[in-house]
Amino acid sequence: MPELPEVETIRTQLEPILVDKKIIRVDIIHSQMVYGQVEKILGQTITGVFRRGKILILTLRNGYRLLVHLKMTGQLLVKNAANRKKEQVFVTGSHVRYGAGSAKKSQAYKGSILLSKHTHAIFFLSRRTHLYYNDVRKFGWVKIIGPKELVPFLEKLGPEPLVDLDAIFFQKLVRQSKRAIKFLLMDQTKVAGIGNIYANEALFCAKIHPQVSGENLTRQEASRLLKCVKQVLRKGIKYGGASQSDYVDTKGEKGRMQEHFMVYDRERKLCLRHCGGTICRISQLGRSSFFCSMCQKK
DNA sequence: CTAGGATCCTGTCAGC
DNA sequence: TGCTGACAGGATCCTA
Repeated sequence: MPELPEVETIRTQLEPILVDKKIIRVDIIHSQMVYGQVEKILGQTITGVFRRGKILILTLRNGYRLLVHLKMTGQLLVKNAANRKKEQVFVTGSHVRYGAGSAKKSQAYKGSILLSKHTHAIFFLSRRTHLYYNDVRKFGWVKIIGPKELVPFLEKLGPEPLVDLDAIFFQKLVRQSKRAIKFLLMDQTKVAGIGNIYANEALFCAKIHPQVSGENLTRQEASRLLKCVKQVLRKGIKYGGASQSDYVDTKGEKGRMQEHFMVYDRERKLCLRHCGGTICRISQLGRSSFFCSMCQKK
């Protein structure tokens, strides 16, 4: 599930590929996941690739933005067809095609392995660069946002943990809430970009039980937790993200962070701190929490 | 402010 | 082998 490190990995890869490329054509296969007026982005040059929390933002010359949220199983894949003259993308079944001539009749699929039944949109860019948006569970979305249009979710996002989150602010944030600390970490309006995997890893790192109420943390524990949050996020980025479920980078390659999990998905295994404890799994509001029975006491 | 439930969706897996 | 049902999970919306 793409969280901050996964989306950042994708952003880093996309930036040099997409910037200065022009959007020539867009095929929408499943329109339920694409919001906004596709015509507005046609012929536009991509000026930047940014990330805010778990959201990827492409800025365009005309001030429009393309927002992508991958949620659980979303993927963004890039194919450069420059060296493969014969390669063409054909979509089977109904789809809407914007730009580069009129829509042709239903065509046989012949193209790249990246195109699957879970491909919902394809962006055809200049220099034969193709950007695929795939999502098995269809939880994700692509939104085309006007220059002055507000995006509620984006406006409400909390600070970026690796950029503008300091110890004092985090202590206050945590200690004024009665909610379980695990959910404070995952609340995007409090801190942006942390999901289930990194929340579990950060709490293990800080030796804090996921069910502890925020107000019961000492200042020392809170600042230790912040350090751990930064540490596990940086570790995630270093290993190219965690391919726990469907996550792959823009080349279709898996990340390696899952090989370095300390608690996530380690139920009934021994604690890697060799404290003698075993990793437990509980359900918190329908989310799996993993923690060590010995070093994360309530 | 907070908790809890339903919702969206489909691959996977357990059970029969 | 094949069917059925439970389950996972980010964010939103609704109720209490």
